[in-house]
Amino acid sequence: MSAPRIATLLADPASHLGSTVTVRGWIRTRRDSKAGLSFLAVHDGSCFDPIQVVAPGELGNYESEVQKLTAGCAVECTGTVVASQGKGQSVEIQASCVRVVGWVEDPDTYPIQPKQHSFEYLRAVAHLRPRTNTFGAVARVRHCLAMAVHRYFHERGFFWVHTPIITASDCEGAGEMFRVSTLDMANLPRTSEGAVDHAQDFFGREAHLTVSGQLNVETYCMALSKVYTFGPTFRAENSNTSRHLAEFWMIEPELAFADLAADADLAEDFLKYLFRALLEERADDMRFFAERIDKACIARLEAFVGSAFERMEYGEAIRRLEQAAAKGRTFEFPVAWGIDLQSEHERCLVEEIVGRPVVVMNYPKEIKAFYMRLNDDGRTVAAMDVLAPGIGEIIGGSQREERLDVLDARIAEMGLNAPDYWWYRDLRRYGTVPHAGFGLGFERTIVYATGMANIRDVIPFPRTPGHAEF
RNA sequence: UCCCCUAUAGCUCAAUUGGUAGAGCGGCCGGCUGUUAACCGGCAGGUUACUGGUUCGAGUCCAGUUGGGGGAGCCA
Repeated sequence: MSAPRIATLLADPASHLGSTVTVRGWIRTRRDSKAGLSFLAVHDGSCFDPIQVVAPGELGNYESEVQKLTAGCAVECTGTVVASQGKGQSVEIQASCVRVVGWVEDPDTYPIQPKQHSFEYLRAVAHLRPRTNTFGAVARVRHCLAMAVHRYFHERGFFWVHTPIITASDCEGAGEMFRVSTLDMANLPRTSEGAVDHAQDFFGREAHLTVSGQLNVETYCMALSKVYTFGPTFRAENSNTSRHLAEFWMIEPELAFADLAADADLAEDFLKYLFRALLEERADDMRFFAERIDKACIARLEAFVGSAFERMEYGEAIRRLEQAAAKGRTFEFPVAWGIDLQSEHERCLVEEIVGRPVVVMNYPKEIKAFYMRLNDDGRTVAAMDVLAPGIGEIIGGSQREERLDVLDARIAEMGLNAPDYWWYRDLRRYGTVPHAGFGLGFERTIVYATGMANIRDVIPFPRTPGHAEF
């Protein structure tokens, strides 16, 4: 007797016919037949579908237990795999034993009912929401994409680098940071000038949660050539939108001996690989998203993997937007060379002007970070954003400034303190090479792929301003 | 942080110009059926988020508080 996961059973039902198996999982629904049997939909999370267990009235605990099963009860069912007499499933389990492993103590108030709940409500029961169709599917899709990320890089000779979660350098510059401290907040040590004495803190200096692993991963790029990070990232910004989290996961590859064009090629190839893997490996869950969440999601992914990304200079993007404005397209923020593209501009460009993913390249240096490589025109940097229909910016990347004198000039120009960047500058002093990389928000990728409307519903336990329960 | 919307049964939602708080699902009881988020009948389930105000009378109008959502900015 074997105890296969339901996914294993349903992947090849024919080969299990006639064999005795045990399935373990949770009851989704129970339907009784007074003819003397009950139908149990048992789900173990291994795939989208539950399996139907037919519990005959002859079972010793039929009246005492089987007929009292409600949604959420944990059971262990042993029986024979048989072809189903009913419609809706090819096989089912004719049970010889249904053992109740865990009861639902109060079925009347069990939060997850076999019906449609609002996502807002399910966020309030985040510990139980993975038992629903939607959140089970999201969890499997998330896993599938995470594994595809590692597989993609591994197969191409990239090494996964575990950049630190806690950083004592304040030079990442990507956003507001969470402080990490063991000081007694009710009794802070002070310097003679009255300032908080961080020398007495755990690290002997101020420390924060990372906002990006990029600067750290560049050091390993200058030794291992092809590297990437994939881990949690933290932003203490008071962002209250369906696209922002205070804790999210980010993927940041870094490629040595590479320019911006190679970076854009990598971004395109990588995203297509992820979505191809998803379409192949989680067809069951994607079918559900297409049915219940976002009708267009499968077609969108198929179009995404099937069409070449448009590549467009920033200056060209501005010209195209200005043309649209001249034809009557109105923008809340006026378009002119030098502006950073607003959400409305990105949407117009991708959805109305081009109609497929666009890589916008070479932005004005004033609106981009200090580490991006200065172009020969002296006024743009080798930065790129990948914009996708329906979501906007999904990837931000750049070729990094590898020339020490130019980097120092940029650091000074932006009012930053060069000594703070001493180890980052060392990379330019010792065997510097052109290199490039990008950052991909993992949750935004899942949002894009599934059509889920809110980023808080594609991470198990979302952290947003004012919310860190669970 | 700013703007807008919103809060009614365990859940999803109704409730006319301010006039007796309802339904579906879920639960419980019964019926029926190899059923498919089954179906039929019955029962239980409410301080209408909170605080105050207007009114003969407030779920409904007003103010504040709290929670939730959407949009903007910031960004991934």
